[in-house]
Amino acid sequence: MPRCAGLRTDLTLALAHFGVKTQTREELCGKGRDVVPIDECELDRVTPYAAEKADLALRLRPILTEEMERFSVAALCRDIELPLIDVLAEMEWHGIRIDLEFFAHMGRRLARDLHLIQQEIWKVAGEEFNINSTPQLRTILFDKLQLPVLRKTKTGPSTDASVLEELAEQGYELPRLLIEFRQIDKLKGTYYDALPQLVNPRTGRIHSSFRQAVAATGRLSSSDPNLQNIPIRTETGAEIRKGFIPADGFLFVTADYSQIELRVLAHFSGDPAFVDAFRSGADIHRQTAGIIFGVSVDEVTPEMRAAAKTVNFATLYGQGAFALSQNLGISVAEAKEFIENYFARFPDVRRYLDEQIEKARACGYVETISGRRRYIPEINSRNYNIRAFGERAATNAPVQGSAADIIKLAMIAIHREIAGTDIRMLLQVHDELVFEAPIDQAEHARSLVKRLMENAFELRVPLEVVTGVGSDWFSCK
DNA sequence: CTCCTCCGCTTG
DNA sequence: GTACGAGCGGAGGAGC
Repeated sequence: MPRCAGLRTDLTLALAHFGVKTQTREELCGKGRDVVPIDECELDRVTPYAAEKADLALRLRPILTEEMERFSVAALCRDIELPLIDVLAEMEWHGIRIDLEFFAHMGRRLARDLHLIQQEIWKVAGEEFNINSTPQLRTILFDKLQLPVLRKTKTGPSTDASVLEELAEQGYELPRLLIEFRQIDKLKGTYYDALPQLVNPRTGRIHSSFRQAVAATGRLSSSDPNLQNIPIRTETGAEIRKGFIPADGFLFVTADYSQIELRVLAHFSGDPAFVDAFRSGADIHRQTAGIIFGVSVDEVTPEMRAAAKTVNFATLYGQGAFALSQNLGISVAEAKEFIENYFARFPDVRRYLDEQIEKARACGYVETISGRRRYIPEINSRNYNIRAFGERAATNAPVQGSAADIIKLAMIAIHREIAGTDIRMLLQVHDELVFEAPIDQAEHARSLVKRLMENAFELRVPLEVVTGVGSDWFSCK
């Protein structure tokens, strides 16, 4: 299926269309293990700005529109995708600053930790080997040490974190060390080592590429580097956010949509229990727990809330009883009962999801709130697995895609409002925006962004945005 | 040396 | 067989 490529990719293609030769970063600097600093001329050539920007964008529009109309409606192009070109171009142009000293310091610290864990792993294994090599690790774990094989991949026994976790619970020593090694190695290799080398020498900042239509649902994607998957879930991982810092004299301002996908689901389904829960303004997972367990909100235990949260997300993704049972650590039969009970309490949600599957079968596609289409040819496959995938895509895409539409509209509105000020939009992370603003304007920026995001689209339920201000990304809470 | 696939891991 | 959407790095093999 044809795709509208990302901003830089689009520009490169379009410039080629006009006979202008562009060079990618790889072409400019050479490919390979050595990382490639972003050369200033690359930025000059690939990002439209200054005098050339208006002219170039004008000439690009017909080409982009033609591509975009293949999978969406004209109004969507006009109201969202075309205006967003300029927003993304500016985000790419601004980039984001990192604290090189912090990165270097952490890199050294992790290298030391890694060395110690490696020694320990080798000692327990009884020999030296490449821990990063899955084949070598399989030999050690399952041949030499005879640990039980819990799950297989296409090419052999699985050694992923869930398997190692389970082996660790059975009392084996090595899996715990491997989990720790992998976590630290990932942090060092993918983040602490890689990011500093992508700092542009002229701007001193990292300029990611944001693409509009790589994702089938209409979400943005970020690459070179991907700044949408910076660690946050673990304590040691989240620390890296201390290394993302605003320009001198500026503060970061962050703004997150709270449970936007569940709100979209509530809107589409119109399920009264769901809609009322959001309108009451209380904790949605807690409310859900009260409804599915049949207790009052005060009686909801933390365990009940956690289970409800898992089931809420399971619903968004079309998760089945098997996976839910794995997730909650219960039997498949119990998980099945859980799901049935959930839909018995939220019948309109079930009805809405079924309608999407029916629509995909009948029309070949489903739509977001703004009319963006996702075509789902898999829906009529005779192969059960392919068809089931199509059904999950049909139920998930309108929800995920509508959330993407809403934040894109917010970005356009905010971009318009902050034009000519010193407030800069730097990142989008699906339901979050990151800005930097002069210290004395940070509070103003925070309230402005919150207002525009919450009013970007009117749903049956309110949109809620949680904001933060800080002198680094970690502290924006 | 380059490109590709697989595995595993990070995020919303 | 078994949860949606992404991107990246290392290992190892295919092919030039």
